Amino acid sequence: MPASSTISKQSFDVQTANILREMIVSGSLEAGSRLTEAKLTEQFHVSRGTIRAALQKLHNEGLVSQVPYTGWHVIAIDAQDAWELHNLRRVLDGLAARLAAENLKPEGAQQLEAAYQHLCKLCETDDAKAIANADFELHKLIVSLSGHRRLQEHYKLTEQQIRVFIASCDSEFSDYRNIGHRHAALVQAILSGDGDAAERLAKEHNATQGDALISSLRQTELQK
Amino acid sequence: MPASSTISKQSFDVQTANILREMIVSGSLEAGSRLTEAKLTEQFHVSRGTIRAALQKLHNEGLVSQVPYTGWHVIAIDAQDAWELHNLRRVLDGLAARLAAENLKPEGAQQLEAAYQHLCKLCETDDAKAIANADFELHKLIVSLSGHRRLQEHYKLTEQQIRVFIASCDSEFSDYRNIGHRHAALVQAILSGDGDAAERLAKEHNATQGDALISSLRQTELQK
DNA sequence: CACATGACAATTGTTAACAATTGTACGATA
DNA sequence: TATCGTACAATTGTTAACAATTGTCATGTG
Repeated sequence: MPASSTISKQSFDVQTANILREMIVSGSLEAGSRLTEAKLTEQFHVSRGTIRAALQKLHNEGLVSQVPYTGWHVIAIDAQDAWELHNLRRVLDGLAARLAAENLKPEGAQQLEAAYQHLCKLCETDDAKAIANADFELHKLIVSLSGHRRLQEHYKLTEQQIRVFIASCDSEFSDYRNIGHRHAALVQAILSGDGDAAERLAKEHNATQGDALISSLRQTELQK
Repeated sequence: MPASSTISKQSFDVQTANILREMIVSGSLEAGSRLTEAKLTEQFHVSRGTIRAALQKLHNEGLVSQVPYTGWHVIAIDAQDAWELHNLRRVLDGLAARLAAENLKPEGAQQLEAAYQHLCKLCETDDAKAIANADFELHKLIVSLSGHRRLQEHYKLTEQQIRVFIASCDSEFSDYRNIGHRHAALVQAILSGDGDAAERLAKEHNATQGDALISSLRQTELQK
């Protein structure tokens, strides 16, 4: 199932990993659920070796855990994990914003403007899912504009786990009408090439929202 | 070849990956050199499947690259890579220092003090390698004191590639006598629990040294 | 000589069978 | 009854053989 824009055929283990990854981050494979190689072999019609390679990949990405001679499990995010992901994303976002501002090119500015306008337009609707997606895409674009390949990799790993968390919590955004506007200052800083401001704004950006979510998580965990 | 402190036996693929990883980051396996599964099979006396699993692991860690149906190569770090690693380490170090300062416990303070003293003592000798190692260890300790498992993972990946870079460049530290003192303010900030200062100092810490190294790299690359 | 063609060697991609380990259920025993 | 041991089922760990792909080199052709 190669991307339509490319001719190159990907090996089965990569294809399988891609499908499994999407199932995990979208929540259609529940967090904490068990995966056995035999079942996956039937499901995907490839051999155990190939399935194993795919699971190894996802294991290295932090999406599944492995217990020797017993099985594989989709990760489950607890309060500590959420805290870690939140803090990690903050600094990665900050670096991305700084570099994007410092290395901005005309084409990048156009893309950024377009993504921002798109998000703002969606915020006038009630489609929470679409808004969340556009939010993710805007941040991914900033990371991409940083011109930092490894940052993109690290960011991807972090975002994947955050998506697992969101899917497992089914947490709703409280005020999706304002999401667009809350990005205004950050986008402006990048467009004006102010790296310092961009980094600071990116780090502040989701701080309050994230902190509140995590502390509420801690509460619910204590009740168990 | 499990760690001496633990009873659990690790599977062959993990053991093989550990050995190969050490060979790569130590430079005994040259950057850019080719690895074939057949050769490694002979060398380690395990099957190709196991070797493959190990190589996959290292591939996901960014230490080897893979070209379909042709082979595996140890990564080679160029100026762009060095720039990326330098920037990435800066923010990871910054976050680690902040969290370490904010969550410092008495035991952690002791360890930190000890590691710092150790580094300072070594700086009075001429053993550049030992000094560099103690430097690495001090930073790793700070990351560990952050209590952030994922940060530890991301930092490890970054540090590994930096070690490959250092091994391939064989770059000497210019003034290893001052390395100890350059850590003084950072260590002090963490010990006093000042997260803001700790983050700022950590980010400034290696900035000048890193920037100079990278720009000199860019020069040498242009000459080719 | 430049260039297409085809065979072949080298290498990775994939599979199925076998080995090792773990957890569990069941029965023996104090 | 509680506990220990043991056989067994389920599952992953490991291996070797086979399939597919790539690069190369010799050969023929305009």
